[in-house]
Amino acid sequence: MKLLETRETAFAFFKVAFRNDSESIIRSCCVAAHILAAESLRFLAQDIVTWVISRIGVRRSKDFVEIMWGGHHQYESDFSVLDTLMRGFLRVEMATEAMEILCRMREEGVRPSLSAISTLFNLLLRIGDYGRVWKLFRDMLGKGPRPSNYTFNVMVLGFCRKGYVSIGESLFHVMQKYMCVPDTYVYNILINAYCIRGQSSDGLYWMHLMVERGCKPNIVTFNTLIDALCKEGNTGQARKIFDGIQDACLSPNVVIYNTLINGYVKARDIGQAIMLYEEMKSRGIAPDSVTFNILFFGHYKYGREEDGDGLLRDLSVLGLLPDCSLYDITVAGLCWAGHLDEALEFFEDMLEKGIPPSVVAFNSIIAAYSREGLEENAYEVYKTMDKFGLTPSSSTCSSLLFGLCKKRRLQEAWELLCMMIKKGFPVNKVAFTMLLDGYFRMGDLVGAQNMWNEMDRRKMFPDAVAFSAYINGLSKAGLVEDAYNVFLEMLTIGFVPNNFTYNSLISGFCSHGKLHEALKLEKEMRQNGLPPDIFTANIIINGFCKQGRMKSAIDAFMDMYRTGLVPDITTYNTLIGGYCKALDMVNADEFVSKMYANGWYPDITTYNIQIHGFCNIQKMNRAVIMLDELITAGIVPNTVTYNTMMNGVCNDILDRAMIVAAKLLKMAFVPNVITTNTLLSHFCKQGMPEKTLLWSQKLREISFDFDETSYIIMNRAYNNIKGNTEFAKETSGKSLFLDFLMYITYDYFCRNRPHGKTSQSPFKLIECVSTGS
DNA sequence: ATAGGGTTAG
Repeated sequence: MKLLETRETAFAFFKVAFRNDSESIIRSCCVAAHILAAESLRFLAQDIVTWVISRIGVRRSKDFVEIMWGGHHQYESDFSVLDTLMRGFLRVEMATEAMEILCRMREEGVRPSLSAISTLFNLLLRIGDYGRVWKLFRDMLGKGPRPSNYTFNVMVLGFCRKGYVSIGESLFHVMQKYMCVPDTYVYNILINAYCIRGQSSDGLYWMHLMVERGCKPNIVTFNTLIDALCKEGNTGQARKIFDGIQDACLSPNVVIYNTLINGYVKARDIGQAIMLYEEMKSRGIAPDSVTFNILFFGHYKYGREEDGDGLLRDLSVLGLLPDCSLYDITVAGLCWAGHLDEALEFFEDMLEKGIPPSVVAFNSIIAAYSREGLEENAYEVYKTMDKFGLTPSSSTCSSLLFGLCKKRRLQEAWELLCMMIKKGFPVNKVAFTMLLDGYFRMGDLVGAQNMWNEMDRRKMFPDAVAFSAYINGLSKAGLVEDAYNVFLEMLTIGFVPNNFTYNSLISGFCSHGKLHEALKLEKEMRQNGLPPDIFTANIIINGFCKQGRMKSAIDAFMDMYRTGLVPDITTYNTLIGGYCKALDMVNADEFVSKMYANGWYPDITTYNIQIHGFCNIQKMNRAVIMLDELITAGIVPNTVTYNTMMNGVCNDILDRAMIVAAKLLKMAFVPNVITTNTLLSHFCKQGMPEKTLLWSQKLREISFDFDETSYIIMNRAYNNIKGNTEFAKETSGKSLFLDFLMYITYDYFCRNRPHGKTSQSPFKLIECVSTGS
């Protein structure tokens, strides 16, 4: 009865707090907290204290502390209320204030609780305030309370998360001096720390150590190691560990199966993946949505046509997701298998029959459109979700994000990401890495750097993929030195760089003429037991070709056979391009024959390279022959073909130019910013800079998307006009011809303009959908 | 403390 009364009183105070001015809020809450704490309702007291702290500024928090402290004496409440106060500050990440309370408690002889101190450690480690971490640790050893097993675990985890495994390991040794026996949890933390930086051998060593010391590994331990081995491409060893699970008297669960199935999928061994999947079912372990995603991803990317239908039927029958129908799974399956058309047909059929679709079906279609680079279609589908009363889910947004990044619509992608965060959707490294890469592709270094900083600010520590994306971006932007420094930083943290990382750096050095550095890195790669792959070889060959060092390029090409690499279409195209650049069309031709001899057929890129070569040596007739040849071979010319030919045509004599241009317009006319740049610069080159500016103006009027090169050309035209007044020439046939080409191009852009900038940004749509429902 | 999506060559 008394409990009830005081509780009522506490809530009465709390209610007053909501209505009155801020001064009494603080006082009322203080009283409420003390009463609740005294009545052993500490969790309620905690909520109230946290509520106050999150609403008052840093300055006023001092007043609150004083009031709480005074109340502590007045109500003679349990000391735990001060603990509560400390936790309140920790919850809102005010480490300084929490630390002050701790000191004051010590001064007044109040014993702080171990769990509150552990929470403080957690926060200090997360914000990287190591100075205070060590001070606090020393205080504990000197003044108590003595650190417990849990305290050490929190510290080991904190340091490992930050990438300081060696400190985690030292703490592991220290804890044993303080009579703490390491448990499975702390071993798993260390094993995981080694594994996420690619050091699975150390992880294995630690597992053996734990067994020797009488600590039993659990299913998580096994999974961590299996995953790490798979990620290193060692599925054989992963399978052995998997088979050892029974010996440890454990039984595999769905997570472990998913991990190993994923390993096989990534190793492109779909057969093994499906076998394991069958084994899992026969053991009575139900596959879940993750299994479904892994298998369909694998099939979509590496699988064979004939496996798809069986898998699809199988998964449909299982009815994997409880909240989605067989129809939804069919749509999702068709999408994953790359049969978007069939999926859409099936979907429309469903709607006609009045079967209500779920978010799953929508998500699959949106994801499929985004993968195809048809983000406009993705939006269309997305918008119709609203009509069915469906709210976009976290994966709907991720798919849209993927499409936007591919389409270089970074501003909208960023807004969407912010909206996702605001809505409380889970946003992880993957999304941030996509945007980081997207900004780099746009050439927006500031945007990319912001992304990198933002990741840091959100305590999302970059993994190997994020590091590689960052290093690649910096390399591409020509900041090779910076990229190299990031690479060193990555090494310091303890990450083992992979092929992606090395190849990005090597590419950076190659494209800036630093072949020596590139080759040094390749050697280093080999020494670290990382065999250079086809990408590495192609990058280096390209580096030599760029410098015109064809002899060295061929040496590198021959080296491939020695290291067991098989040249691919890119290798041949690179070398053919190298000869073309060196104006050596004879050797280029010879290499095409070599390519045929090795069983490769030229693709559109091969033809474009050769056409470029012939245009360069002013042999337009040969270029035209190549164009005819590719058509005969059943290859479709693309914008690169068009632009290359057009550039050649503009340099050619007028009669032939007109004939070729007519032919081009009929077959491959899809202009882009390169087309306009080509034409604008030809006006300039042929003494008509005023036409460059005139057409630029017309293009600007239709909000044409110029690039950096466009502005360089316009600037040159402007300077030509300023420096040279004798530009006025009579209207020549060539001038009319260029005008004609430009008009056709301009007209194309007028007709294919994006519908008046009205395409709604996805984040606005999300707002509509979520407020509407 | 454990599984899916994100990064490389012409």
